[in-house]
Amino acid sequence: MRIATWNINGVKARLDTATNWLRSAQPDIVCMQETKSADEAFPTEPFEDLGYNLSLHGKKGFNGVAILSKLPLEDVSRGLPGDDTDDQPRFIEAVVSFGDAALRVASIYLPNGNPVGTEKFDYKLRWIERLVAWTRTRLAADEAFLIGGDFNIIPDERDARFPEAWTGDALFQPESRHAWRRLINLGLTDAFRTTNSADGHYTFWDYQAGAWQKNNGIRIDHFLMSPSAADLLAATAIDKRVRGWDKPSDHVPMMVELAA
DNA sequence: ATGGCTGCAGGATGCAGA
Repeated sequence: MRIATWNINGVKARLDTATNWLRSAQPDIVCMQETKSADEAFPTEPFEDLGYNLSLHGKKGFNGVAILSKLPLEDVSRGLPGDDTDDQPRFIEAVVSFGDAALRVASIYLPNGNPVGTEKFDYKLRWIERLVAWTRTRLAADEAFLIGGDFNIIPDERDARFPEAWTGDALFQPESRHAWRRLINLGLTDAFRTTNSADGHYTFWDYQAGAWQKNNGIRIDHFLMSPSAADLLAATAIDKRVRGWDKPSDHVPMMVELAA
């Protein structure tokens, strides 16, 4: 079972790129972020034509998450619990059955948080606290799950080409990195780091200032896996080809391969 | 550079992103 996470930066602007990539990589499940589309305006047909079921949680203009799956999506739930006043669509979860097991899949778009010292950074930290609470609940239920998404967190120096350039940024703040470690210390596994401990592996390159050409990238798109999901992990991959295609997103897909 | 692109809403530019 191949599961991908990809911030596509606008589903309508990315239709050709996205369908080309799906045909090429053949993931079974895709956690998608920054769809920037109301659910009723989401172009579902091109994805359904490729064999995917879709569960959507979006809004006109900003944010928006989705799960695409060749297997049926059950128990779909939208929104991260813990704040009824939060109307930003950044979280959707569903359960898929495979073999004789069930796997819960969450697609998240964690708040960016810039600039530091503003309400936006506070919102990021509060959102992470809600994700910690959700994770505790799911771990207590002792089920296999994974969280795929744009975490907007650079975990450590290996994950940026120029770490010093990010010291004042919400993505690399001590509070952001500490929150990441809290998730890890609850018992979650950073899928990529179980298979590769080297620096120089990135999932995002800014559109500006020739970041892609200079390989000025950061690793901010991740899969965190519960213990029983991590037991199934066979391989990971970052498909950086896609950043060099026409009309690319500024993020590329990250994938995990699970032994079914 | 002083955020140098890009997508979106809307129908001009301003906002958001990271």
